[in-house]
Amino acid sequence: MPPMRTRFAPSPTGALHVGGVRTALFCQLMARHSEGSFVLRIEDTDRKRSEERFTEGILESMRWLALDWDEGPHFQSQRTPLYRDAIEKLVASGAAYRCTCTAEELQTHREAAKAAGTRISYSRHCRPGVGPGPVEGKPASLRIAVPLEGEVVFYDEIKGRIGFAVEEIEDFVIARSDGSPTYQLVVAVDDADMAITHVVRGDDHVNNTPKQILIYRALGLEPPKFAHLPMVLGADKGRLSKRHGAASVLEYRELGYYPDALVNFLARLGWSHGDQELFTRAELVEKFAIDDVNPSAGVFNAEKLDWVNAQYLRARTPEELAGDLREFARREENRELRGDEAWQSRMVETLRERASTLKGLLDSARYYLDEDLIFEEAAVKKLLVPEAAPLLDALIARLEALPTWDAPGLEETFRAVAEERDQKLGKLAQPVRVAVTGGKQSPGIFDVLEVIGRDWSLARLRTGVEMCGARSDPG
RNA sequence: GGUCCCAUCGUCUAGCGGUUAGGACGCCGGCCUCUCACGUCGGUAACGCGGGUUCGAUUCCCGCUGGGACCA
Repeated sequence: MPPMRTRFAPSPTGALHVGGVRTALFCQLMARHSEGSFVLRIEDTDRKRSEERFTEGILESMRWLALDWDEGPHFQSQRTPLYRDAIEKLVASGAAYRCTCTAEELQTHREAAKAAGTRISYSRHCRPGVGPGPVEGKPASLRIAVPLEGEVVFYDEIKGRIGFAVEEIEDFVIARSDGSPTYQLVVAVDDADMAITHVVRGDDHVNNTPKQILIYRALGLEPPKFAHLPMVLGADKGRLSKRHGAASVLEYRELGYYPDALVNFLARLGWSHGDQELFTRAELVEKFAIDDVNPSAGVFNAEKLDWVNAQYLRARTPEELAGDLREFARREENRELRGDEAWQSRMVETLRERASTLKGLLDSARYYLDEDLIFEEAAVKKLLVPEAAPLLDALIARLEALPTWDAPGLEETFRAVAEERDQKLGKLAQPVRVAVTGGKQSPGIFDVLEVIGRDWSLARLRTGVEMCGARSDPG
């Protein structure tokens, strides 16, 4: 068996979205699994809608996700001679014929066909031996002479047998009257030229497949195998759009998702391997098989993506995670984190269990990184009450005398103060938490205090005491 | 409207004629506990409908219904 060759062929008319990423991923996995090649081709034939910035965005997205390609990117806009040759060949062999029907004439034919109940919308007016033929001297488009009877059948790697009665396929255009090739022609010629063995693409191309097979045949070539991936749907089972989250996968980078996590999540959307949920890249390559892909469309479940990302995030060591966070803060928020790497690692260690993305992690680190606190009103109202003041005062006195500032020592002090005052630990810990973090939830308070450090901690506790008093005296 | 595709918990899925229909996310509850989270234990929840085929259908076949894609 010759080595497998797959391709991903996006058109640069927009950003790469999650559906496209999944297609690219499956193409890459198939190729890698069989030690074949993964080709990247940019379908920029639509000059009006194609923009270079989209091409750059697509390449950037693929690099970010490590969807590395082995060949390309090839640009269709640079391959016109190839298409011209193919067109000439098709005309010479009689597989394609000139059509001089005008738009108005075509419209008339369509209406007539509709009235007659015929399914084909083009009358084959210009087809030799069928209609009156083309008008000489007029600009002509080129159409494929589709066989008049039979069926075009292919065996989809995911969906199985798919057949189209030839009556359903009109004599489609392969070159416009200005000589420019159409999508169907270009795709088939490129796939053939690049020796693609497996065309893996979205479901929305199923209807194009018989036409492309016809072109292959007309060119005397053996068609490749096809695999049509089901669509990725939004939460409302409609087409994925901005309302469902990101239009561009790069937005997931901005939100602090790991590329491997997004890839893992997308791999599991439509594909599975037993009960396994988490896969390394190597496992994906090893275990991926196109016939394990589910034929039905799948809904993009953002909550599950969060969970997957959280798994990846927690698998990082504190040191690695601190590095990830530094890089993220620099890239997305253009800022440097406070403190040295050891301190940052310690900080991140306290936060990692409750974050699912780097952005979430960074946002939750405010009370470590910024000197000014943002207080949650409800928390202040509930916990920084007059009764808490004496407890806090007692704690502050003890803490000031503490020789070393670390979590075990802090815990000992807290317990001692609570016991002295005959209070549960929570009665002390909760007001402290609000005073030093501004809110009711945080990592363990001793760790928080240790990371915040003596100076900021004591200052915040003193402010906290004042806040208790201020509330007791509304005047 | 035509053609094509699809159909198991809310979601992602396992299942490939005989299962108490399994796992994961989410959700709910217990435990842990200074709060939240993590962890852990438990719970909730599905074979769209109707015909066949078969001793037996979630599973195979045919309709229907419902989604979706493409073309018009």
